Amino acid sequence: MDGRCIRLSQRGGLLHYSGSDEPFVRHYLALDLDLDRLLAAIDRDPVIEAAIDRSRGLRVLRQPLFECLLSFLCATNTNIPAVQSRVEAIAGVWGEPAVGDENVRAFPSSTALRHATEDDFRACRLGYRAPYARSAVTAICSDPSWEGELSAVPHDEARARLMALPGIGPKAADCILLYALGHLDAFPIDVWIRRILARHYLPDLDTGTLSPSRYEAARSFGRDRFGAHAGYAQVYLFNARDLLCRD
DNA sequence: GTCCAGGAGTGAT
DNA sequence: ATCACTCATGGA
Repeated sequence: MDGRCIRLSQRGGLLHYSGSDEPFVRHYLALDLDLDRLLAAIDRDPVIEAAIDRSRGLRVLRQPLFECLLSFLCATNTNIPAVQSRVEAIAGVWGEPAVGDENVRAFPSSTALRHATEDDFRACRLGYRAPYARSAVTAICSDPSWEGELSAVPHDEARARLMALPGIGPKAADCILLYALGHLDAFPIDVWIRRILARHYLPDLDTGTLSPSRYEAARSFGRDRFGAHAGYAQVYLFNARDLLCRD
């Protein structure tokens, strides 16, 4: 993170870290948030309660914007190990060796990717997403104030700007709002959340393709039910997907 | 070989 | 506005 390799471990109630300073670790892990209070606020029914019991202590990281954006651009219609492999491939080619461990490479800035070609991204196994990555990088590089404005603008405006990028649809935009822009009321609908909502809250969601309007309905259900920190509810539900989706 | 994975773009109705 | 189809890739 931040060009540095940071190591974290937890023993008992103590968090140990090296490679960074305490303010940074506190910020990245969002340790300033009163998690108990937040979880009490989203704990509104037995389903979310079971999810909270499963993962109490889980926090939403404050991820760097560009890294988060490219990661979710790599995450469409695929699985998490494949996303990780793509992100690491990108870092391996264009990232600087991390301070603290030269064997690890930091995720590159948009500027560092300025000359990466479509074929370069294909070589990182992005497949059909390669042209999207290429033109998203171009769009961001061509507007130096893009990142700053995105962080300053309100939720809906930021969402619209994200979705204007090729390869970023409603789901990826909602993930970026939640993980990088601090909009904790964002509620991304992926295949697993859809399944969980269908099973426990919205039976209608079960069948058919998830059209834009059905996506919107699912998203606003989540935000209405769980409130200002619905994104945390989403993360806890996702993390309990094995528990909540089995027959 | 088939199916699925933290979806999104395109083109025809 | 709402389908139907397609898009690489890897693991089960």
